[in-house]
Amino acid sequence: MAGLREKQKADRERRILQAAVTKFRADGYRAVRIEDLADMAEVSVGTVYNYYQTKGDILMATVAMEVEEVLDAGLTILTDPPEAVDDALLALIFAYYDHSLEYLTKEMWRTAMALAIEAPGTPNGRRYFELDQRLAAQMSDLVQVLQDRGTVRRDLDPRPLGVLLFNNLNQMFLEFVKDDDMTLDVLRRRVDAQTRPLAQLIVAGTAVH
Amino acid sequence: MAGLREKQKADRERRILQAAVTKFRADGYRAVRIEDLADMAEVSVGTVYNYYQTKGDILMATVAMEVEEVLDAGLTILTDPPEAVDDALLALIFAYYDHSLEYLTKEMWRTAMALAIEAPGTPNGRRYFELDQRLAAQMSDLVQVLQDRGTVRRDLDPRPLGVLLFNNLNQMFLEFVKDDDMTLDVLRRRVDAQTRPLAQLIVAGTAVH
DNA sequence: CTACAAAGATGAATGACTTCAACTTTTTTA
DNA sequence: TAAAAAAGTTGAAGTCATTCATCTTTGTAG
Repeated sequence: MAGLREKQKADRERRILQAAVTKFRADGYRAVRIEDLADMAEVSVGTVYNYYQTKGDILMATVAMEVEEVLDAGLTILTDPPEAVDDALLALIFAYYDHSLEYLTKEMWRTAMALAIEAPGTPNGRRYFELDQRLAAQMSDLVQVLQDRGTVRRDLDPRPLGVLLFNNLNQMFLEFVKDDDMTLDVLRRRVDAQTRPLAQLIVAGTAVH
Repeated sequence: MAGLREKQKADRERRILQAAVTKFRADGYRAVRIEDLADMAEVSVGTVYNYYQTKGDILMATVAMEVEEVLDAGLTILTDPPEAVDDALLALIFAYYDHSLEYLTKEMWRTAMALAIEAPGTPNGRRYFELDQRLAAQMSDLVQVLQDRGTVRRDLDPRPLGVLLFNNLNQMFLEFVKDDDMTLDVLRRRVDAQTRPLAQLIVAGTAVH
């Protein structure tokens, strides 16, 4: 199985992705030509296309790496979330935000989002959508955990509530990546201001009026 | 002022836009080449670029036309909205949806949205964002009208509420254009189901629990 | 070890958007 | 009205993503 050919293939793919992460970050997605990646990865242009179907495909592979990191970070929060409901929700949201710029720049995020909207039926569009869904599901899981603890009202369905929270944090993230001047700190503060009031509405044993 | 040159310029621009609306609808934005538009408008490729900076620019001009129609339709609702709060909100939302496919196809909407996200700092991105804001403002205006009438609770700020409603209808519209198989009717039903419960929460003189 | 088959790498060719230096048409000036 | 200036048009050339026929490398059978 692990013959020479297999090893070489794995190595080439790794080199191409490595080149992409480096060059996209350094020069911007748009400015980087496939030939630049090929040069850095020491393969030909044609070979890049043997491993990735399109330029957007290479970007999406990077997005997938990033989102895996984000999901991992989220899992850590899920295992032992803060006591207070608002703190717990914000802990997860901030974990997402804090791990969102590991491999990707704002420009890369914008391009990936644009790609997913423009061609939702392609493998890439579907892949992005699927990553979104996993994040929304993790948010729902957190709500479930809090409900099991008894800190979130029993009469709420964790799934749509998680989706609502995710839609909001995602929309706010979109505003963030659309504005090159907005800092992570401003993003955090805004979402904080939005989320705490909502959290008050869903805590158990409190009258809502 | 209205010399020969001016007339010719206006006429060329009109012909190019007309060609774009026709061809984009018939063959799809992606499939249409600038040369096709140039041929139909009886100008050269270079001339197309004297009137529009990029291919996306031509699309955005079409989007602007469409949104003007949508805003007009909305204004009609604003002058005499239905009595019930939920009916009034839905009347405006449906007016938007019903006028959204006059000039644009789903593919064209997707492309325009992708463009606006990918390049938010360009004239086109800003233009799209601005159109969005005008729609959100109109939704806020409707809430204001209803509040003035006394059917919406006094203690709510119409502006963020309008933005929330717009964000939701916009998000739902995004889902609609992402799915080529979804009909306008399904979109309407979904938004109806989302909006009526929310409307109940904001009507005046009703206890919320 | 040799020859054949399979897998994969290669880069020149293709196609589409965009640019720009040269050419036309319109307007202004005398 | 004729020349000069200004404005605008033109399409060939440039750039870059993507494809594909050909060549090279690796694996396998005798």
